Amino acid sequence: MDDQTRMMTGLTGLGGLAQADVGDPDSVRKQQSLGQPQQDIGDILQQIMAITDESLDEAQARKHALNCHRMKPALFSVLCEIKEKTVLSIRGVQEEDPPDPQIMRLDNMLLAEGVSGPEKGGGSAAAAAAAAAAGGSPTDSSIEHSDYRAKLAQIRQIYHSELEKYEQACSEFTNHVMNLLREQSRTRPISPKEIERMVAIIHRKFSSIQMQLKQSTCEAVMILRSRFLDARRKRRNFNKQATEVLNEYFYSHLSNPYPSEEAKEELAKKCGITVSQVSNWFGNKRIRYKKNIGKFQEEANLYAVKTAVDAANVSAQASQANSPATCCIFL
DNA sequence: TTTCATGATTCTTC
DNA sequence: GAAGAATCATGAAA
Repeated sequence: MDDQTRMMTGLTGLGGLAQADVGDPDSVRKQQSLGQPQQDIGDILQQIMAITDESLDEAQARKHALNCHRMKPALFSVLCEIKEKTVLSIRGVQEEDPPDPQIMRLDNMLLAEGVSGPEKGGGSAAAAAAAAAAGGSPTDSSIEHSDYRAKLAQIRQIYHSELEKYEQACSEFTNHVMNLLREQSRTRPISPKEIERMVAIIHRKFSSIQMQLKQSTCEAVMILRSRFLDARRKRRNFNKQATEVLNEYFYSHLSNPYPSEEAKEELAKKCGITVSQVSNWFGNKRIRYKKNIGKFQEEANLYAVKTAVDAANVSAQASQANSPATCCIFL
């Protein structure tokens, strides 16, 4: 018997009986029907029992002997090659997936909201914009703004801490599996490529967990955002002075109540509101005035009188300033 | 609780 | 993109 044959005998075990034969009752029946003595089965069973009776040291020694056999590398590579051609070639095509669009969407959203990636003004910018649109008093806006930022920061912190945990767990598990496979690769045909595939499988499993984390984080951000943005609908009446300023402008420009951008900015500054609020106010006012001129007539008269009185006061002050007595004071 | 006033939003038109 | 129109949502008065 040459080395290779001995090696094969050692690998298959049971003194030349293939494992398939042992596990296959049909095969046993076939052998019996062919007239082989009952004694053979008894011998086989005895050999199996003898293997289980082997001490650990004996088994280790036998394993070591097999590992050191000069034909082992050649046989090993052949087995790897066969395995590669059969199982792996079939699965290989499926495993090279393109990036999941769902993950990409989640990543983009988390990045835009400032949850993932470097900490930036993303969330706070959104909060600032919404707070400005809310048009409440500056104090209210800043409270809402800081509240939003604090909650977003909390979400961000939880997300990163969970992500770190997942990454650590993934790395530990991957290392563990790789070590196991490397260890096992001494006795069974496991190619480095197969180890890589196993690592990829583990990473995919962990990335699906990560996707769940990203999904729930996105949901949390959406809930926070909707709650915060809903605050915009909490209408607060402008203060009396602001309404007066806007009405004065409206009724004094009744023939053309369309303030320019500069005028809107000026009014916004005077009233302590935003330019878009000024636009909203004029939009609403024009419509409502047009729909019910009669109702607004009294108000229009009131502001007309007020404007006339103001104009008279200004003119009186001007004429007083130009009088000789006043001139004397400034001289 | 109801009603009205009013700021904001959304959709359409130009 | 601005304005008009309709509508929503909420504050405040009755």
